[in-house]
Order: sequence, then C-alpha cells, then structure tokens
Amino acid sequence: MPERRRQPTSADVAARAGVSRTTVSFVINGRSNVSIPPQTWRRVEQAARELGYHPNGAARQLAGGASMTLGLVFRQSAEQVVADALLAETLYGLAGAARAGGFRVLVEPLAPGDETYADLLRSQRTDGLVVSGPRDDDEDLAALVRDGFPIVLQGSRPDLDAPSVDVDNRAGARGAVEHLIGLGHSRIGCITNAPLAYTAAAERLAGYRDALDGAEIPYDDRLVVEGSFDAASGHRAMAELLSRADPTAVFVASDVVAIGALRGLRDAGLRVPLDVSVVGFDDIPLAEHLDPPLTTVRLPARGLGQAAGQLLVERVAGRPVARRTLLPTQLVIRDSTAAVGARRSGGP
Amino acid sequence: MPERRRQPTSADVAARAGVSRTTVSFVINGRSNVSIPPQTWRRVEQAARELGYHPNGAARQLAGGASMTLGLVFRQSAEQVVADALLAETLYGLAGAARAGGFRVLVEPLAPGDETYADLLRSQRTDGLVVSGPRDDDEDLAALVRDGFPIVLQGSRPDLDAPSVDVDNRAGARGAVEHLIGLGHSRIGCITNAPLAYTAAAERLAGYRDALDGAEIPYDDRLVVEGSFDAASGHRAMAELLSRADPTAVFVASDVVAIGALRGLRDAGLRVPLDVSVVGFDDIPLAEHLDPPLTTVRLPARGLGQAAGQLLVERVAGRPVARRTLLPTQLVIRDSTAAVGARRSGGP
DNA sequence: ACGCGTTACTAACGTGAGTTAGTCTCTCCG
DNA sequence: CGGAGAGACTAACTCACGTTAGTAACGCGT
Repeated sequence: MPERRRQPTSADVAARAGVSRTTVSFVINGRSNVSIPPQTWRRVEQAARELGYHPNGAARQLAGGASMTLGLVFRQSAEQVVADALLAETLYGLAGAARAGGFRVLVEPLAPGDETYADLLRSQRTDGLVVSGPRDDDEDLAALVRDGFPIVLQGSRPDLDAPSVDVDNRAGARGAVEHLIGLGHSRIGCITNAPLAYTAAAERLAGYRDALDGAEIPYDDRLVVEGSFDAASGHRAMAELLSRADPTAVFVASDVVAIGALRGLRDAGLRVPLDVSVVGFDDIPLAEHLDPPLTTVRLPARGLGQAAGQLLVERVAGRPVARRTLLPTQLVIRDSTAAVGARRSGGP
Repeated sequence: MPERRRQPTSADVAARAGVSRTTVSFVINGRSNVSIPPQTWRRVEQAARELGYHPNGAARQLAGGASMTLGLVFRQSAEQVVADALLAETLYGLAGAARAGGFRVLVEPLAPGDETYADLLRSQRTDGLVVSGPRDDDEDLAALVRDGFPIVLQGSRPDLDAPSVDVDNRAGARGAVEHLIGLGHSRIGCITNAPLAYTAAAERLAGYRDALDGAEIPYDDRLVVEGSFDAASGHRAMAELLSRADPTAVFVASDVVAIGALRGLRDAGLRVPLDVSVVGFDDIPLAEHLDPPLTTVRLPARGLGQAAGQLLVERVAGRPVARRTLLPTQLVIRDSTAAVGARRSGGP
C-alpha cells in the first residue's frame, strides 16, 4: 500500500511558479479585477497542474466563510425511509440542483431519538439544510429557523417561518377519487399511506373527503382505515376494511401500501378491477408492472428534490424565496380501475 | 426573517470564562493530559453553553487534518440508482457505521460523464470514499487508489489494490438455481439483472452455470437473456426468452426485473408457478407481496452499507483491513416456485 | 526632472481552531 | 532558605487559504 504524500499547497505552487501565494490564489480563483499577464497566468496554471494541486477545502471554507455544502436530513424513521421507493429519485433531484449551484450534499439520516442535526448548521459544516418530513414537536428545528438559518422544509410545518416544498397531496387525492366517482363508484374505501399525524396522510385523506363532498356522497368512517408506510400495513388494512364494509373501489394513498392491499383483495377472492377498483398514489416505477397495472397518482419525485435544492441555494445566497411551493400531481390511469358493477361477485 | 448573528468562537467563550483560548480548547476536547481543576472546567463548560458555542468545523478540520466525513459515490447511472430499491437501506447502513466512528456522509451521485469526484479526496473534504459500482475503465479511481487514499469498493474491481465489499452473488445465484433443479426443473431460463459488463451480473450468471454444471445439465445460451435494471427490461427479456425457448422455470437475477418478467409471463398466458417457476434476487420489500409472493435470494442490504462503512473507518484510521469481504445471501422460498410439471398448459 | 498613472505584483492580516513549549505561582523537602 | 517539582495555566505557532492595502517599476506627458 503506497504511502500517501502530503498534498501540495498553494505555497508549493507559488514557489514552483516563482510568484507569491497571493498571485496563485488570484489565478486559481480566476480573479479578473487584478491584472496578471497571460504569461504569468499560464506559468501558475502549469505549476499547479504539474504538482497536482487541489485547494484545501477546509482552508477555503474557513477563509471564505462558506462550506458550499447542503445538508439533507431525514426526520422519518429508518423504516419509513426505506419504504420510500422514491427516495433515490428525490436525492438525485436535490444533488442535481446543489451541484448546479456549486454545492455538495451531506446526508443525515436520523436515528430515532437523535436530535443532533442542529450541529450541522451551527458548526458551519453545511450552509443550509433541507429537512425532509419535519416533525411537529421538533424544537431544535424551530430554534434553527428562529435563528435565521437557511432551511427548506420538504413536507409541511405551517407554524414555522421557513420555505417549504411539497406535492399537492390534497388535489392529487381528490383527482384520484373523482376518477373513481366518475366510473360510477360511491362506496369508496380509503386506506391512508400513514398515520394521520403525518401531514401528508392527513392531506390525502382531506382530498378524498373533498371528492366525496363534491359528489355529495356522505362520508362514512367505516370506509377509512389507516395504513402505515409498508405493504404489510396495506395488507392488514384491506382485511380490516373488507371486514367492516363492502366497497366497490378503494383509494390507497401510497403505491407501496396498495401492493399490500391488492394482496388483501386476492386473499378475499376479489378481483381487480372486476370486483373492486383500486387507485394508488406515488406512481412508483413498479406500479405499471403490477397485476393489474396500477392506476395511480404520479408525483414528481425528482422535481421535488430539485425544487428543494434550488430554493435552498437561493436562500443560502440570501435571496428571498417563495414561502410555499406545491408541485402538481398527475393521474395515471391504468388497469386497476373500471366502471362499477362491471362484474360483482356475489357477496353474502 | 431574523438576522443571523455571528456564531460565537472559542475566543468568546474564553473571554466569558476568564481563561485563555487554549484552556477552552482543552475543555472542549476533553484533553486529560493537562490538569485543569474541576472548578475551571465547569466555568468553561457553562460559558460555552450560555453562548451556544459550537466549534467551527472548517477550522477544526484545518487544524486537525481530518474532515471526519466519508464520501459515498455512485458510479451507476441515475436510472440504475433509482431502480435500486435497496439503496436507502444501504445508505442507512453506511451512515450508521460512519456515525459510530464519528463521521458524516457526503453523497456524490455522478451524472454520466462526470468524473470529478477525485476532487473530494484531493481537496480533503472527505477522509475516505466508498465507491459503489466501480467501472472498469475508471482511470481516476485507479489513480486515487495508487496514491494511497482510503477507498472501499462496493462491487468488484479485482485489478485494484483496494478493499471491497460485496454480496456473494455467485453463491446466491447458484443456490437459487439449485432450488429449481431440486424441484425437478431442467429447462431453466436466466434473465440477468444487467448487461454482463457489470460484474454483479456476470457473477450471478456464473452462479447459474455452476448450478447447471453441478447437475450436469448442459448450458444452452438460448435460455439466457439480458435484463437491464428495470422492470421494463424484464418484460422485454421474458418475451424474448419465451419466443426462443420453452423453459419450465426462470431465474431472474433481480426482483425488480423479475416483476417485469412476471408480467411477461402473464401476457403469454402462463401461470406462475403452475406453468413456470420464477426465482428472483435481492428480496426487495415488495417481493413477498407480489402475486404470487416471490421466491428470491435475500441480500443483506443494510449489512452491505454497514460493512463498507466500518471498513472505511478502519482504513481511514490507518488500520489494515480485509481485502475482500463477501456477505452471504439467503434463499427465501415463497410461492413462485413449484415442482416441475405441476400443471403444464398445452403448448403448440 | 517631476508627477501621475498603470501594470504587476506581494506583505501581511484574517479565518477559528489544535498544540507545543513554555511561564508563573505555590508548595514541600532537604 | 534555596531549589525542585507539581499544578494551572497561556503565548505563540500551525493549518492553508482569501483578501486588502500597498509598493516597486515603468512609461509618458510636460
């Protein structure tokens, strides 16, 4: 294993080029307000190349006051994050936006009970934070926002004075349920994507109610069951739902949960969409390959990360940004939904 | 929007506690080789608390020479990473190991054609790198390893003198195919998880051949089709496979691809496992909820990230580490596989 | 010959820490 | 009473860079 040599510093480059460190700094950073003849400029560049010089990040950051790093913190539990099939997509969007602004991305997946991410900002290792899935009781977060740190929320926390980015959950859910209503369904179940303490879950449920209200279908809480992030919860929820009601269609507020729900339907001998129609939410990459291909609400995962990143970059630069950004969703109709009564199996 | 105050420095703390900066540094870092009376110690701690002091990361890093940051770079294309359902899990494992060693994690998803991650190490923004999916032609990577930087590969690149972590793809695949053979199958197809230029794909195919060889079943390349990361490729591959052979079982070297393959089977009117058995690879969270629940090879995703993280932490500390770590897989038998001839639909 | 303005630089300071090599008290012992 | 040693610190140097203010050399016009 080769011994690692000391990295060359700007002083080394200066010595080799026969100029001062200051001049090297000017060349490296392309300072054009000072005049440096092309010849000298090239000499410095060449010396840097020959030595394999890379400016030390820490020193740069210390002198310049900016770390050029964005932090991404997950406030969700590990299980939730893992179940989030679109995380990678979102991360890519964020990283893309960060890079476009010259930033890198530091991730901080928080173990439950671990609240120490404030340190990321206070120690100035990051210039700003995207906080995904902010919790209502996160006092650290509130303090950070109060102190004026650049923070962008991915999710919602209306009590905080920080810009936030989210998908228009409510409108998306409403559209999905309206699609079912348009097919003639009126006994429409709902399985949430998560406990209602999560704002996204509450919003999607609100969209479901909006659609019902719009069609003057009375809300019946026996038709609503809570799911919880993963497919297993969808499986349980569907069993529960079938045991206490007799829906002709079900809106499942998450594709992953919907996969479990589909399984619950199979277990009960019900066919999709013949006996029961199903609409999901998220449009995960696998949705179109399920049996049947799932009608669902597409959510711009990459756009979400990208928007968060762009907003944060602006915010770090001190420019004002929109308080709340809602990204539109899009209903994708596949084969898991059909007109009511297409063929109902004889119930008891 | 509140104005951000200047962060307090160790000099501020020193002034408030009525001691020198040196003493503050000793207290903050718990230096026990110098003697500081408990009373002074407490005075410093209190001053720090009152001011909300957080040591500046950049300065620390500059003085101490270590960034306490690990880099995770994805060499795969964005599409591949997004299709990787286990990425979040792996990331969590890595982050956990990093944190245990006092490190943070910087992610660097490389856009195609973007080769600039070497800078992360050379600028000393990270102390070490985990490179996921190293490419054979990555000259930057080779140079970095030659220069003695701490790098751990996730995947395989035998020509480089760097520790690597991977799943035992070959043994896992072999086990999966042996399971099929045990059920009496002999016309066993194989759909790869990726083009064979990817070592993981080649290894899984090798495992398939191992199993065939072990049972003295001749290898027939009409039974082998290349998949490419996503479900759509599995769909296409299965159509291709069915058009040129007549397998009673198929080993699909990725669950995501297998989902597309299952769809291809449905399209052809074939039932799983009655007409064709299917084994996947990866055991993504959704595998057990598919129709039918997928028999597959479980891969320790979190363990993979964790192992990579631990190795890198050791490596950064200058301790010697194992050259190659292979993590075992485990066959999970569900309902997509059955004995041959359970019920064959009449072919042409 | 003098002043003025460029051009082409550089000395020196600031950034916020960690660390080494002291310094200045106090004992306590001979 | 003098010196040694311990206890409790701190001055000053380092880390590698960005930046401001300033200087030396040179040309050019008068």
